[in-house]
Amino acid sequence: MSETAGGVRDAEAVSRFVESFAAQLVEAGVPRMPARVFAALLASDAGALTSAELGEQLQISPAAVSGAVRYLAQVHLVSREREPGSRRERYRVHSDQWYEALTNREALIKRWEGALREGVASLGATTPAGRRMAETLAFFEFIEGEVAAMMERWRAHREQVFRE
Amino acid sequence: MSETAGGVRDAEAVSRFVESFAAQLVEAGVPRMPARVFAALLASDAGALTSAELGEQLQISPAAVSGAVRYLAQVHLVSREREPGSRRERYRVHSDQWYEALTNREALIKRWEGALREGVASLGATTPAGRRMAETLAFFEFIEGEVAAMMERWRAHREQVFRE
DNA sequence: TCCTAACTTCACAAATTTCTGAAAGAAGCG
DNA sequence: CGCTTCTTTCAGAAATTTGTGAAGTTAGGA
Repeated sequence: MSETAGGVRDAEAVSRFVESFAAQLVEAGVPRMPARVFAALLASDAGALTSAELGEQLQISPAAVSGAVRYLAQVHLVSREREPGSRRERYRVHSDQWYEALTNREALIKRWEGALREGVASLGATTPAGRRMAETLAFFEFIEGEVAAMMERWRAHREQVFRE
Repeated sequence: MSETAGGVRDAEAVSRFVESFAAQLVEAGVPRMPARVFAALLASDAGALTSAELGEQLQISPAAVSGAVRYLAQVHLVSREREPGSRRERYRVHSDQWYEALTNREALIKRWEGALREGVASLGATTPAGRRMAETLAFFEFIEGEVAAMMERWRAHREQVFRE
């Protein structure tokens, strides 16, 4: 009955992984549909699926696929490619997009920093609250620099382990 | 009219900061009330407020304060202390709780890793999808170690800058 | 140029989440 | 030991979010 060996993908095993990984992402704050779509792409052999394939596998409408993909593209977790000679589109995960996405959280942090800077300015850098905000700001600034360096180290580490 | 100097806190300036910082947190996925409560604590001189103070400043019910604080305590962004000789509770931000909170995301990542490991096992480590998941897993394992080291460096850096 | 396949947008129904008032539950203090 | 003050829990109203079907848009192929 089970058919995991021999190159035949076990659809049920795939689905189990997709739903369980998606559930974890949901718990981390990712909306349900984007999470499921992302997990499905991650578990696909080609690392890419068409809209129709996603709709069928996840039992969701084309509209839902569209919305999910828009979300994922915005946070840089998938890219879209046009299949040449067809108006079919395929959505792809690059294995290096995870870290790009992480890095892209920088934009968010930058806005936090902006709000904190204004707070420090308007409450006064010498007040207790101002000092607390200044320290928080310093923390984010520090993190920002460290993350870039960390990604550099990851690339090196990966090179070594995966020999790509 | 404006009274920012001279030690008198400008309630309006505080409120402006609180709402604008909270808005950024909301955009990052934090529920509204926890975001506002956290921002209010951050902007308070003592770094701590009672339930009543929070309710008044933010114009929300005791129930809302309670819910928000439960959320924040769960993700380790605030701690609660009993005011001795009173049944009043105070909620506090430690400036070092930010990074503790960040570090606590590890628990989340651990669960991601679990799901990925199962995925690799059930799809087979030699399939293309399995290999992609294995690499993703490796990335998270790498990050996990790095973050710990990064926090160590932050503590050192902070020591140097803030001389505490 | 028109037809058609594919994706996107839109309006709405359904489900979920959020916040409130009210009641219940702790815990100091007399 | 009961009163009083503060916090939490609960049920429900209101608002928001989510996903769908259907119409609209775009672009390849004849």
